[in-house]
Amino acid sequence: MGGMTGSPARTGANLGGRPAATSAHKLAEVAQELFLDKGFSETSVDDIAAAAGVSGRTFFRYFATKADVLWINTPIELDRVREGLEAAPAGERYQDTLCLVVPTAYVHSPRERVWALQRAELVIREPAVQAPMSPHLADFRDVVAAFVARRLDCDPADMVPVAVSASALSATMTAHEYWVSHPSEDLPSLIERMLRLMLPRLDGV
Amino acid sequence: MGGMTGSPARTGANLGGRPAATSAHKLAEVAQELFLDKGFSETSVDDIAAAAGVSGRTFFRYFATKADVLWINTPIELDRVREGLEAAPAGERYQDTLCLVVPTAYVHSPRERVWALQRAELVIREPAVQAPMSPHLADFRDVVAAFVARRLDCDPADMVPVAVSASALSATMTAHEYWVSHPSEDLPSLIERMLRLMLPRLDGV
DNA sequence: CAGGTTATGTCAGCCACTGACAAAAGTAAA
DNA sequence: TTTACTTTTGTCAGTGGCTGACATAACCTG
Repeated sequence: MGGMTGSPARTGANLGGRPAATSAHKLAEVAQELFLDKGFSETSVDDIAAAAGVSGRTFFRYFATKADVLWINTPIELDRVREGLEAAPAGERYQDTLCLVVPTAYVHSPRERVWALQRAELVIREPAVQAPMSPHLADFRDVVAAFVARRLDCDPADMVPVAVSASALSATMTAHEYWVSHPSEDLPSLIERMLRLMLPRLDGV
Repeated sequence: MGGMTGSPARTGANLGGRPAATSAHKLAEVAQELFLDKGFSETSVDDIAAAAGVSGRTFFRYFATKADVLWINTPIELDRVREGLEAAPAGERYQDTLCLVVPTAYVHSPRERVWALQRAELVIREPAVQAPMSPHLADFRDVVAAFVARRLDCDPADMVPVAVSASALSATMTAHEYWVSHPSEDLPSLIERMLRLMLPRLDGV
């Protein structure tokens, strides 16, 4: 499962208690600015917290690690992928469905693009960014594996769904990496091309 | 491009200087024992250094990070893969070559098996282990991409070699992950099956 | 024995991250 | 308004990974 993203969780109705001085999104926004300005490793957690007007300890009540601030939106994006896969016509070839649905999660507005590009570079370069990413990658694979297992009427833990979901993930990440060295290209179409190349053809299996 | 693995590098002939009190392999061996005994995160770098009879600072003269001690042998194994790919008959289908050569890098003697299994679990669970792994993964992909580019007479940075090398890596890692939850299976054959499933068929591309 | 070389130990320090606890700032009931 | 309860925040001390600076130990050559 993903991070913790918002530990001080106001559970439903407001029944007293000190109001939160910040929020996960506020911290993520501030961090994003600092990262774009000074760089990831040059920005300390205390810098982020200070810029958000809270103490350093509070940051870790909202995010488990410094890098988790990069993935605050991914659960929502993944939900869109999941819904897209569930809504796809059952007759469609599974590869076509994936090639159609997965890239839609990575369409960015021009202003988002700058941030997405820097984040992709960080994923490649910074070990501290790669480490806490794996739960999100696992979530992605789980969604794809569940979709494939449904189509093939088998267990998601079988080799085929596992292989397909790993391929889909690898294609997506490889497309991102390719995008970093070719920033003028369109990321969603890069992802689609990588998926077409890398998704297993299940005819003879 | 891997780690540093042996910073105090005696460059050729011995022309004086204090003799090394330890070695990268000695540290790796001691660390391996401690990891198997107490666990990775429960073992501090100072523990390893103390068990090897050196100071904690010295450890970091041999390894850039605590986890790098796990990958001390991978450059050699990768060399074997590279040589195997170079020696393969040119007429063979590229997928057959990869399915034949890659798994050979992961045949373990019974005693190595225990260690390899624990290391595979660490790769899945411990973020601190995943982080410094990426240079090694990049090396692996470079070797495969170079091989494919040679076969297809194109640039290793083109989409096809990039996609194939990413698939080969993903298949290898997925096989390891599958192995962890099915330890009785044979790792090399798992890798081969995953490669057969995941390697792109380049007929129509 | 002197001079050059290489590795090591010590020390101070940064930063990510954590547990414990007290204090702040709200709300609801008395 | 006072009291009690709730939730978040700040402070503080501490661990552990990791680094730079510097002195010193140990070896070789002359």
